[in-house]
Amino acid sequence: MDSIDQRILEILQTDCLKTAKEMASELSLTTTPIYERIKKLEKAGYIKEYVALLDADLLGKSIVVFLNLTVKDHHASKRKEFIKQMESLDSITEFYHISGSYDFLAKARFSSIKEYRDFLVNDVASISNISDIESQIVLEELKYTTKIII
Amino acid sequence: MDSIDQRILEILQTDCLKTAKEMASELSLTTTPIYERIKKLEKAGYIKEYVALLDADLLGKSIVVFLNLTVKDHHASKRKEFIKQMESLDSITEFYHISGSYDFLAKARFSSIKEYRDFLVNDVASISNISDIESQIVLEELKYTTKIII
DNA sequence: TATGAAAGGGACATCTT
DNA sequence: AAGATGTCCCTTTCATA
Repeated sequence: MDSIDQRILEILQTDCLKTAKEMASELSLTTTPIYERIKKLEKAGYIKEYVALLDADLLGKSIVVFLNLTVKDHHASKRKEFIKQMESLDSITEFYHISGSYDFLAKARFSSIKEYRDFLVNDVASISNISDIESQIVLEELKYTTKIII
Repeated sequence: MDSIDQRILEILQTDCLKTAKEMASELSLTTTPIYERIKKLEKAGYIKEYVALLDADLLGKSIVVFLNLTVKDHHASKRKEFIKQMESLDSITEFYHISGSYDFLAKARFSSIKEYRDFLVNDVASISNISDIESQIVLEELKYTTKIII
């Protein structure tokens, strides 16, 4: 993992369809070392996946909600069951165990307030171990990047 | 935007390096319609970017923190200034205007607790319009996907 | 670990139904 | 809107320094 590897990762995080040829020219190398370094980085696990990021608004999935949750029963088995149930919900895109006033933080995405309400009433309400929920509805997304600064 | 387009977007969100040939075989089509549909989806803005997702732990960027913020002065100019300052911080990967007890929610990434402390002491403290901060440190990432279910 | 050349396959354009 | 065909360029590999 030298500075060339870092610059390759930087580029791939911005545009993973950039050709090895273009990268080679940017980094003053030929295609072979670029190609081999990328393969090495993939095998070492640095690159997890190559994905397309979509426009949620155009797809009618504009409602984003963060849910702060506390659980009643912290015992291992109940806890695992709770995590499994939360992870299985398709609306939830991110789920974290956190420090602070709440135990868990979830990010969820919906196409309408009705869908969000149904999620609360049907999906979440059926999970028994929740003691408290505080929702933060996203009014505006001001910054979003998947890029990790190395 | 028919069901074939949806399945193409589904595939691209999982693996955007999949060849048109492979997708054609999965969707019982030939490469031409796949290729043309993808180009159409790109031009229409459904696909924003193609990116590589990296392993933060392997890169030594394991500390993730959510910051809940309230601002003192909500007037337009002060507010814009605040947003601009927050967006400019490289540690902050996501930033939202939210409803609820706090005004804003930021997701930030650090390589160490020291780096996080320096961020609070240097970067955040220099932003004058903040009245309250509550940090939620991520103890475990249980689910993370960029995928939007269509 | 890099360069350069060579083979194989996919992207992309065009034509056809 | 989808199928078929052909060209070009990139990916991938190999020999070599």
